[in-house]
Amino acid sequence: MKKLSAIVRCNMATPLGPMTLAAHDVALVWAGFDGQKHAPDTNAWPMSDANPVLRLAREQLQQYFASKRTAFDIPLDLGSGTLFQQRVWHALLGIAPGTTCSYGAISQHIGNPKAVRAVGGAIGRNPISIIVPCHRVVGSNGALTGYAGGIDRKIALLQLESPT
Amino acid sequence: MKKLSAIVRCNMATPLGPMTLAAHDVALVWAGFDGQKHAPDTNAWPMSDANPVLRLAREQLQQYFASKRTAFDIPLDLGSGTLFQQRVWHALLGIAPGTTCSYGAISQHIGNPKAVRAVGGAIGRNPISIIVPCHRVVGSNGALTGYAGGIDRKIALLQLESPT
DNA sequence: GGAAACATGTCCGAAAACGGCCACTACGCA
DNA sequence: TGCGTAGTGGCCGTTTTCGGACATGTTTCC
Repeated sequence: MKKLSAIVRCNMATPLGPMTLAAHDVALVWAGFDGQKHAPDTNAWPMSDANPVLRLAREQLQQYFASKRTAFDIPLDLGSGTLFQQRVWHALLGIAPGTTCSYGAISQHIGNPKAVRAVGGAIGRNPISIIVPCHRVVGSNGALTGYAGGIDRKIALLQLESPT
Repeated sequence: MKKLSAIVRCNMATPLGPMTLAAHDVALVWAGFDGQKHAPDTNAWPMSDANPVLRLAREQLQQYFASKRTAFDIPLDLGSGTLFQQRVWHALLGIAPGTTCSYGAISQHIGNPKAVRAVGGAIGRNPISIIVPCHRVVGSNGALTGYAGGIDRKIALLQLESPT
């Protein structure tokens, strides 16, 4: 019987405010801005600076914010969501940096063309901000409809990625 | 063969209405508001001002209503109930003043977790009001579900005990 | 004796409400 | 016409809410 590995967390300062990352021994399970919507009780996880996944994630995120990196290479654990949510989150990983995509396009991509609002709900509960690029999804008319960490951060992230 | 000692009673005025106390020569057997539910025929007991247990109980109750006392030190006779009821009543004595407790918690405490309604029935037949603090038991959602002497008295008692 | 009633709490299913939407329509205005 | 804007209704998964059924020890009422 395999023993369940414990989840640990660490904090991280970013130009957009403090974030919290969390991981178990093989993959990242949470990355979010402190105080954002739909966040789990991060305080329930003990702090640790020894976790290799956390170190990797923090390093790559720092490079990202310094515009020295656009793609990430970190093991992710998206198993916490429902089947539908997991399909949506995986679809997000396919959106290239510097580009955007509409909610409707996602719903078609996962083979559920009419589930547009449901896609919105799933994206809002994305557990791994930035790395799973939920900020790259906008309304079909181009409107930035919402972001769990606040629209301001969504704008900033898109601008950071914009090729100009 | 030991002769059974007779039970005597006395009356007592309180801010919440008149009460009747009853005792034999070594312990209190009844304390209740006049006219409350499940009360025995108190008139069957002769009045007496000479019983030392009654004097003690009346004194401590007066101090309680004057907020000069929270715990009682009076010999109690809870032998009139069934075994189940006695277990419940004894459990009530463990609830600290100023705190509350759910019916479910009591049922677990006495090792009969599913007998929740039965606990309710037993508490309703508590023979020694206030001193056996049946008023400190509330629903698991915090609702004040009932009180043999009327909900109003339950509220008043809890407020009297509230630490603020 | 048997059935019903209680100072409850837990569980499960059904139903309703709620979104980080989108397409369609109906206008008002040049 | 041609274009922008606001209102509307339907779509779908998830979450919340609500209502019943059940378990349990005693007493009470037929």
